[in-house]
Amino acid sequence: MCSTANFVLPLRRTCEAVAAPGRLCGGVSMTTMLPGLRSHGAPQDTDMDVAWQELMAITELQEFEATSGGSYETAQYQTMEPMAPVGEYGTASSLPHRPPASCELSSANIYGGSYSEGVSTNNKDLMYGHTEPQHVQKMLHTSSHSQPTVMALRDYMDMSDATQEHRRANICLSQVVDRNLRWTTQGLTGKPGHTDDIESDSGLSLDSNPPLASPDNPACGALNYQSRDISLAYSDGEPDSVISKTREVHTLYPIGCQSQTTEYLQTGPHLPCVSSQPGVSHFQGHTPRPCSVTTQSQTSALCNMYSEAAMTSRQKIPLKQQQSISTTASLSRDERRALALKIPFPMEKIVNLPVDDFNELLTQYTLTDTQMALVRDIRRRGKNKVAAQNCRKRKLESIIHLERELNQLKAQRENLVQERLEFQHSLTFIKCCLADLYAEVFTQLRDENGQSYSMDEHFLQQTPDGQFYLVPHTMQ
DNA sequence: GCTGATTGTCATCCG
DNA sequence: GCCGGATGACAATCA
Repeated sequence: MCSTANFVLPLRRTCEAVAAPGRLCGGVSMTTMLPGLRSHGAPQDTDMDVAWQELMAITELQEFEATSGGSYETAQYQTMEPMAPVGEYGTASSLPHRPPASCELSSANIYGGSYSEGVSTNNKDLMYGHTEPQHVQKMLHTSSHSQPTVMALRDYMDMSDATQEHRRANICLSQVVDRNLRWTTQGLTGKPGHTDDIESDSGLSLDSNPPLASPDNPACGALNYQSRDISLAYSDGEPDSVISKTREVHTLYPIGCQSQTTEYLQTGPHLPCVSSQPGVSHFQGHTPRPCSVTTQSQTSALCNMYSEAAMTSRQKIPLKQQQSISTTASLSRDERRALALKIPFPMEKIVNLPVDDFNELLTQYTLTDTQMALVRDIRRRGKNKVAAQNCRKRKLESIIHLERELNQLKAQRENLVQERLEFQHSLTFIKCCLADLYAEVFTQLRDENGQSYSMDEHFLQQTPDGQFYLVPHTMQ
């Protein structure tokens, strides 16, 4: 098409015809096939250079326009073209009065985000009527009111985001710490104020056949409990009277005996708690199995260990809470079962030992089927309890992490939206400048008769080799 | 009494 | 096939 244009319209001219030789941007020359073409814009050579630079970039900008989806800018640009008829710019004498005001700004200004400060609204008004200045004013309004400056706004966003995120991170961190602390504390002392699940009716082991212990279950009789105490220790379906009785029993636990009970569950082989207290004489008369015989000194040591641990943990708890714990803290269901069945090793080992060590431990004692089933249930439940805690901890951390990521993405999105807005403003302004330059180019071009070319009849087209041609619209 | 949070437990899947 | 970890679901408990 360009060749056709050249043929139809021999308007090839070099850049000298429009501007100083060799001063076109990027070395791209403007050519016409019209020998008589002459330039009337010698004093504006610099401006023309800039103009051609802008023209050279217009194709890239149009690509931006095509991809930015900004129909708004497109409409602006399209409506601008008829606003610059040849009649307005056709005389060279008009040039001094109408310097491309928008193009008086350097590109640094254009892209610096502060271009609007250099725009002469009145000048624009004269040039383009009311539409463009309104747009420019609108841009100014937007950027001066809702966003003091883009950079300031971005700084503010960054700072506020950082502050909020920092605050949120602190909150999340404190939550995690608090929760972990609670886990740890509960791991030590059990849930504060949480009465033991004596009333729980879901404690039957799947593998506990026959039922572990019950006043009605003579299978446990071999363990030589007092049936009343067994009923206290086993809570499955027990009536309220029994529950209250159980609580009373726990309340009546002396420290020494309680410690011994817990010690039995946590640190060492069980020794029946010999006490004159009612309800704690579970193992009175019980003949210890040979494998679980413990000396009196060992018992004393175990009790002392528990007492120290209890004192250590209780020193950190307010007195009122200590009283609550002292009245409500009791053994877990499995602990009570282990106590009732006289499992000869602590729950800690049942749960935490590796499978090999655990099996080795089992071989060291002669356990009944019921005891074995309970031990395995305790191990399974204990491990699952820890797993559930870990699972919940991970889930919580995952939620916190996702929240943090979400906040970051929101901030990033805000930044991108702001940058896009900024870019659109810049693009609109550049298009205004280019429209000015485009029109000005036409004012500079003259045919052999000294007549200017009409923008209504011609348009500039650039070939891949950088040559510009005046092409009649009829050739489009 | 209702509700949300917490915790333990079970069932199930998977390595 | 067993074991243990992970996890959803459910129930109990508490504030």
